[in-house]
Amino acid sequence: MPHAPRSPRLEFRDLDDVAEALRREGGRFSASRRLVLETLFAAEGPISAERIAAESGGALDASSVYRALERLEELGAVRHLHVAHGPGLYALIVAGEREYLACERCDRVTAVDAARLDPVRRRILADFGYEARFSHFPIVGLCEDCRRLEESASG
Amino acid sequence: MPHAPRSPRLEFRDLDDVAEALRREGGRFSASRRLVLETLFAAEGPISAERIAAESGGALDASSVYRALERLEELGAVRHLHVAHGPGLYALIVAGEREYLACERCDRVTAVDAARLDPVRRRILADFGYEARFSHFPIVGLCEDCRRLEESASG
DNA sequence: TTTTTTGCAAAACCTTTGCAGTTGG
DNA sequence: CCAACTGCAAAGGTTTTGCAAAAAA
Repeated sequence: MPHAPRSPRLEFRDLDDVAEALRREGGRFSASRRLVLETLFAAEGPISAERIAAESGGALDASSVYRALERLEELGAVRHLHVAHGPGLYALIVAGEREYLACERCDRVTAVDAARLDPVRRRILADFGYEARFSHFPIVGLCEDCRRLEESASG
Repeated sequence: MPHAPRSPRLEFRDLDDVAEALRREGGRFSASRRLVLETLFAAEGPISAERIAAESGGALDASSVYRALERLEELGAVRHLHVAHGPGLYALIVAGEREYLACERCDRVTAVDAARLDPVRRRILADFGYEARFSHFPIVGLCEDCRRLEESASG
């Protein structure tokens, strides 16, 4: 289950912002955490813990990355989602609620503002009684490109 | 990625139906496969390989169950889906295309005819260009019961 | 008898955990 | 200095794989 941040908060703008929040809660802004955060700030989209460790050139052990990410998730600075069979993918919470769509052919992950999925959510709620959340487990299917390829290839 | 059945086919009605198809393709209707199938026919909903093995009272090794399920999936008699962090869940393909919704609080899995999700699918296609499939990775959220509990508790 | 299938053990993959040593404040 | 954090190694849960023995056709 996704970790809920301890208290609702606005997004973090930069490293210092996170550092401060970390210290305010009795945590430490260690070199490791700085590295993890820098990698996340630099990333294009959600990335795996393994990749963060690799990006550090051996400076970080995977277990430390997982622990750092866990802490940052509690802080409300990071979230993770699960795509298909691969490892979990982590991302900074940059601007408001995000939800995701993932292509099961090319592994592309598309992030969208949660509000844009409200019509979908309403339909699901009305028809099935479920309140859908696509932030931790994305909508899975074929992205536009892969769908076109499929169509032109086989039907 | 989901295994596509070798050839499009109608559903299987009973064990003999599957047995015949299995033999037609040079396979064997072994005692193990019979057991796996009986368990699936008896199951209420999608179940894990581990559970199938357990249900056999030690007659089946988990690895054999996985191999049997893989074969049955190629045949088009079985499919599997992934729910949250748990093990994969396997189900007979009984009557037409099925897609799923899963509750992330109580782990309930709701199966519905794929056609009932077409409005949702259309909306997603129109808004995001994705052709969504909920057969292998379900819609995740709060089921009706859990949503009510949530509402009466904290909101 | 021939080919497929099985059980067992081992490995792979992602993630968590225990512990002793290190570091941040 | 002391609590928080880290690396390492080991273990956890799920699934896959190699191989020799067993079973189906």
